[in-house]
Amino acid sequence: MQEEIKTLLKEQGFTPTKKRLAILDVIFKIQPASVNQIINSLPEIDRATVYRTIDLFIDLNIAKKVYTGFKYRIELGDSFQEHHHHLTCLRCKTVMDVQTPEIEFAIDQTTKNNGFRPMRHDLEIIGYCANCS
Amino acid sequence: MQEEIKTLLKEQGFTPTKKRLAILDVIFKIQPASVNQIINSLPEIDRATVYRTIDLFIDLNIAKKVYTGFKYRIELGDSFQEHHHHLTCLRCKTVMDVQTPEIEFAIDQTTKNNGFRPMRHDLEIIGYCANCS
DNA sequence: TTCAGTGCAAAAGATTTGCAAGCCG
DNA sequence: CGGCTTGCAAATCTTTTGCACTGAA
Repeated sequence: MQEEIKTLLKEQGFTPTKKRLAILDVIFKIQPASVNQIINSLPEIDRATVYRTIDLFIDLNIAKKVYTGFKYRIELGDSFQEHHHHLTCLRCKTVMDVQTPEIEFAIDQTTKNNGFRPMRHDLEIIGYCANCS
Repeated sequence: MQEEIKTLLKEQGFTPTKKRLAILDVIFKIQPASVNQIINSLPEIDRATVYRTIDLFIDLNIAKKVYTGFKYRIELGDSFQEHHHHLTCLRCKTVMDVQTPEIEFAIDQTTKNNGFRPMRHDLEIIGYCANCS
């Protein structure tokens, strides 16, 4: 996947620098990752660079913003991992990924009914996980 | 609805002041409203008060935060308007409300399958509306 | 009168920007 | 070499806080 993204960057005229790949790596490992988590994981990289890199990744659909709870986080885009949604536990703060064909289908229906052409969507479900219930 | 919320505030030990009701009014009129829209609509109210009031409304489930596009906005909570989701147009920026029983049902199934007890959820669909497609 | 509510100014936090210096092809 | 990348510091923007003053019951 690193290779894939390196190629993508080059194709689009950007350099796959070490820092960019390091940031990618952190996102991959702790996704969904808050900007601060990324910044703190990479003290040798300036925050401005982190922000600029995140913006670049989002522009190129390498990553996207999602809202778990009340702040946004970054995770890989749909091209680089299965499309999924999140169940966030209010108590233990765990974020569980779920694949949900039924929901995808229902969303499709809804947009069709409204003549809307969906480009992306984000669903966040907040509550209590099995352990904390 | 104003009356209902006045009563709710009193019951919870808060005062339904003019400023709070003015803020409520703005939210009602331009929901989903960004914090800045609210602040700019009410130049006579200090921003700190606006923030504090929004927090209060959210605590009491009078309002909630939603994420249309890349920043959050405020709208009335489910007790004070039909539960719905948003179709946000990338081009004209219009936010259309949609009621979606199929989606609600599918979300219910998904959470059940995972032993998850949902408290709330937020779905945002981004794309192009019928006019802009 | 009394305490919640508010304004004000400052602090804290998050994000962006301009510019000079560094790095990669 | 030449231009994309990055660091640094400052500027902006957003949100929070302490404290004194105001207003409603």
